[in-house]
Amino acid sequence: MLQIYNSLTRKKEPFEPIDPANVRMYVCGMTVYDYCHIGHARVLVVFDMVNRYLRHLYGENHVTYVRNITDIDDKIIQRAQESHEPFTRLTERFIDAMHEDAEALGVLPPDEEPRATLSMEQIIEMIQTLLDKGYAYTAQNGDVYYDVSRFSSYGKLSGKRLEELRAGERVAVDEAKEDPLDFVLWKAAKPGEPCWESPWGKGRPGWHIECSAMSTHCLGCHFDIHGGGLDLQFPHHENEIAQSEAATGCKFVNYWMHNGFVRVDDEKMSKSLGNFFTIREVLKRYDPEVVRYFILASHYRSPLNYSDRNLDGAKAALTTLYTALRELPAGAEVHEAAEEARRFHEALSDDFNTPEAMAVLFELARDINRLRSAGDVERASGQGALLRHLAALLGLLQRPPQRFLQGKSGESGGLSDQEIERLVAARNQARAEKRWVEADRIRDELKKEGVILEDSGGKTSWRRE
RNA sequence: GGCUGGGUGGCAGAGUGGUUAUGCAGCGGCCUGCAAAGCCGUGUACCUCGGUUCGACUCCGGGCCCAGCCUCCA
Repeated sequence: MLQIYNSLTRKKEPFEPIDPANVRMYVCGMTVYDYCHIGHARVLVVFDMVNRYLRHLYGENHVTYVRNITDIDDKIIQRAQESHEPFTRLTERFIDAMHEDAEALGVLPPDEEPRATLSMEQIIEMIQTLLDKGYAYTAQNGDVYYDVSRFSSYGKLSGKRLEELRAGERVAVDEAKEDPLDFVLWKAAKPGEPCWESPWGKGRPGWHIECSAMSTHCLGCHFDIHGGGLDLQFPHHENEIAQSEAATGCKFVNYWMHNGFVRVDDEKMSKSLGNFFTIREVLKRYDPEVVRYFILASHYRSPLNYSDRNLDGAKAALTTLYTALRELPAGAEVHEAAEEARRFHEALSDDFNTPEAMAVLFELARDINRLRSAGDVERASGQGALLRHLAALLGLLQRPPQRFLQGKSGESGGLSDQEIERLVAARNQARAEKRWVEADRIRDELKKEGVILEDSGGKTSWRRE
């Protein structure tokens, strides 16, 4: 039985889908005004893993995964003005970049990827409903605000009480608001800003309303899982609950999931702090699968500390796994009932405990190596098939081992595969003639070029460092 | 100030009321022409002070420290 830590109740709960034939999950995606950083990579990868596991449990066609794109907001407008281009050109560029990054990280596309600018009808409709029901008001300046005092359970998700929030208020209060905690649903357009027609004049949606409108439109007023980064818990998700439940009159989400932050030097990585690494920057130095491994090697709710040292560790670990899979005959049958499979699923079922699941993968790798040494290639292959089968749920170990171990040909301007093969052949000739000095000279030469040789079982294999 | 979450071996990172996480690095051994890879073995690890208990790193309470949210942020 899958257990999920629910941010709303602050405890692990058994996961019971509303409709097992259609498990529904919505995740807050990117605001596309810049390249994605490693924090975004974490959301993409973590919920991709959740998506994969739900599909494993409920069936490929019985899960609907929606991840939105926020393609209109203040920062987008500001950036577009700075670069003197239409905001849509800016957002298209970064949406393409995001899709490239996601694909590189092995993130499966969501079933639906709604965009704010393409959901105006639903957004305006929801705001109108909130006005009609008395949960919102129009201000003098043409903005429409949500009246927080009308929603009695406001603060439930983030564990805050209205009085505390008011006491802690430390932001210049927009004078148009009746209460500092009220938040904007519709922003009246200033001259020159992108805008849409609405019953309240030209303007654009506030940040929170789009997710309420898009999620309920795609998944219905009540769905199973809503996810996102921990920083969205308040106020974004709190406001989503207030908007959605007030508008639809039904419970919004059963399970709230929040992934922890990525840190650099023990400080949160964020755009506002400027201490972020973009995915594409990191991918210039590390294989995407190494980045994915690094992300899943920590539990999704824990902090994840970004450093070269940790990425190097991830690379070494992944190398160990792929090395175990090297040269195993393919096509062996997977024994789903194996003890390792049971423990692997037990780990993932416990609030997606990927580190513990990964420990099982290493035990399989060791078993493969033992069996191979013992000459039992058949059983080794079986364990290899199981290893790949289980790792697939994490989106790992799906490439031919050689492709991971040997890297891309000509990468970073080193020796080509052909040149390496030629040197290996020359060395093996020398070895056959017991010219050890020459053989070792070639091996050292390759080592300098970042190529490691391994002689075993009468064969020499090589890999790039 | 209010509210969350956390402090595990050299590093990373799970977990458990009493018995090996796992990975990386280190050390010893096997294998190897020598290496590498692999295998076997190996490390006074659980912030602090009390309490509960036959027994706590694991439960409870105080303290210290760290991070996050309370403002845009995945």
